[in-house]
Amino acid sequence: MSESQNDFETAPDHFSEELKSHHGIFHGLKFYFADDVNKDFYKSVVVKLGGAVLEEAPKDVKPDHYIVSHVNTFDLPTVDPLFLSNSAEQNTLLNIGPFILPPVNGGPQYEVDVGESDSRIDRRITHANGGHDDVDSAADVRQSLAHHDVASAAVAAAAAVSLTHPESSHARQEVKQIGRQKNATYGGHQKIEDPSQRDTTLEQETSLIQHDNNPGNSNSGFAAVGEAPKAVLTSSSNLPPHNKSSFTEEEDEFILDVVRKNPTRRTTHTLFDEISHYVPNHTGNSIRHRYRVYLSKRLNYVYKVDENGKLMRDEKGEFIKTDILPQGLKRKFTADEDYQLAVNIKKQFYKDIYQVDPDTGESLIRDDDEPSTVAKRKMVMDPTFIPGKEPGFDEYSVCDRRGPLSREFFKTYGEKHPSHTENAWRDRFRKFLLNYGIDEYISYYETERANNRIPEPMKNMTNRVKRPGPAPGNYNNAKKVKFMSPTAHQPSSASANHYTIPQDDLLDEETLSFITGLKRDLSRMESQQSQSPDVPFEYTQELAESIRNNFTMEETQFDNINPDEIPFPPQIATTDLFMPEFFHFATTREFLNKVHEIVNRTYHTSQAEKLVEDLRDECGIRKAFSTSILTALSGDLMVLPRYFLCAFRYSANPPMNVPGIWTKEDDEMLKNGSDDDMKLLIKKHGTGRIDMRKRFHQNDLV
DNA sequence: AGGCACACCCACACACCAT
DNA sequence: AATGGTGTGTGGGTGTGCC
Repeated sequence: MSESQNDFETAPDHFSEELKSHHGIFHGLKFYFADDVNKDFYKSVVVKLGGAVLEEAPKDVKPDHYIVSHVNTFDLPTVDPLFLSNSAEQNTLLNIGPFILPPVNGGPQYEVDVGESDSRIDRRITHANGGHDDVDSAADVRQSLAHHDVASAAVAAAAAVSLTHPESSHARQEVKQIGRQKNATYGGHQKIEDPSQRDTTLEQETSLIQHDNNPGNSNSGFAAVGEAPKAVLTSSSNLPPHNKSSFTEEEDEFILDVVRKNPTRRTTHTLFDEISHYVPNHTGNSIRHRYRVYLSKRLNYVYKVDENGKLMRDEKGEFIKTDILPQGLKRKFTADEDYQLAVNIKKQFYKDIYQVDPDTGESLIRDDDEPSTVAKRKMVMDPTFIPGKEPGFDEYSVCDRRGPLSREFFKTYGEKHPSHTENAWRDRFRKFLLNYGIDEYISYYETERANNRIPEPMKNMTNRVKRPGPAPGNYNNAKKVKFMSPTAHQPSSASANHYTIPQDDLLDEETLSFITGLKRDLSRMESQQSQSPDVPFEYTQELAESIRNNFTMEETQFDNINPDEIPFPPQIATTDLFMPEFFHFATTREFLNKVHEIVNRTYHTSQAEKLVEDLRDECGIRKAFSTSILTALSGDLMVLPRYFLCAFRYSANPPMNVPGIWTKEDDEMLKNGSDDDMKLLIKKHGTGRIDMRKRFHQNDLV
């Protein structure tokens, strides 16, 4: 690693200073221009506005060094040229975040899964009795002011890009407010504490953040490890993988940065397993241990997330630092919760059997009850019971009474007590309360309270057979994902994991900006050549037909691949390319039928975004993926099914040697290739498609 | 000889499904 | 429809052995 800490520490401040002193807006930034952009134009823009041009592609991540391209093929910080043109237009350095492109080869995405259930809806829990348990389970997450000044060096590299303004008083104000609020209403969160600083004042907290020059904004806007760090960390260590290798400062900071951006997953194993894909020479097990034992002490802050675990931004679009840790993905049951559950279930049984409200003693039977209510009642009530003769709730014993407990009960209970999900409440009842005994636990709890002791939650009631295979929570990452591999990655072991499948399209911001850019470029093309209808997405039937018809190669072979011979899900269908919905298809054919249906709909030029959304919502194709495919197809929608057929069939993304599907190499040949190269291209794609592609190149759409 | 890297453990929260 | 069966990864660790 060639960067010194100084580079990182001074970069943002120095940058904003320069801004103020009327230097060009790009002062201090260096750009390398990939072949897919109009180099001359953008170079002059950058130079005019104070930036520098890199003649050689950067080898690894450096602060303020960017590749300018439409596609991130280098796995280094890559910015869409729109960032330059838009900034130049407004003569303001725009927030670079939304313009940073994700790597085309993808990588695991790091946003917390929202989950199919509302498993993490706001879980404010009102500890009526101030639960004795887990109060300070964050005790090991202590903050050390002494370490604080180090806390940003390599993070800048990990975060890859930062054009934020750490001196932003807004950001500070925000943090200050949060601190106040949380101090007032403490619940469901853990505060990061320094044992030596337990009485940290607000002023101190604020200044802590103030001095932190770790950029608040980062590579991509999704709670991500991001792409850039790959490069940082690849080059940071050259030890053979079979040796134990020590953690470098970069690796440590990278891990911390990822944890800060995924605070709800800080105790999981999968987060560290995923990190291990980016950190050579270390396994998920070891990274997790490293974090738990050494790094958690200098976490200092995390980025604020919403109730779904998604990173929040302030009004400037920057991540919000906070020293309040959000809760994790699962919550322990407290004694109070167990007791309340027991009492409420007992009440339900009482209501059922006597049809009397245990609190008021009023009858639940009404004259105008619906027939269904009457029928339901007959199922649960004691037929021999004489109204008025029922025992008081206190004397009532559940004994061996067991249900039926309507599904409704746990549904409403879960809604009323969102500290756990409906499923979790039901499971707690089944596995713990029933085994312990409802009356028994109530009695235990009340006795403890009466004697001024603190009751404990139920435990050790599960006796399920040990499952075969390795114990859960072992992330011995023996076969590590090949680093920087240009080929499609293997489905990760985590793909079956419920929590790690990102539920939402995490690349929204980047993709959106890409598509917006695409749209803008398209409309520009339209206005320039309004007579010519052959812009992408208005790749008219006629043109597309003629291209396909005058084709020299036997093209039908690619469309005639039998989808029934491709097992579903296909090998290369990984969760970073596809949403969970994709995996709900039963067969490859079913998926392709849907794709066919969508591409045969009519989309107007302005509806590129709609198309991409439809592909996501109905086929489960991630926006970033379909956008990159459409680019590879020069917008010829009709080739989309072929893309999937070939990609799935040959386990290659993009599939090679398929007419109509442009690879990086093809584009390179088209631009700089020899005559022989052109012949190859003509053979592969045909002249019509080549003309189309050239137009794409001219318009910087590739 | 002990500190660090890495493996491994397991109760259980939360989930989904078949019947 | 209520219930039992059971998959899965979290959360909080401990065990092991290399350097």
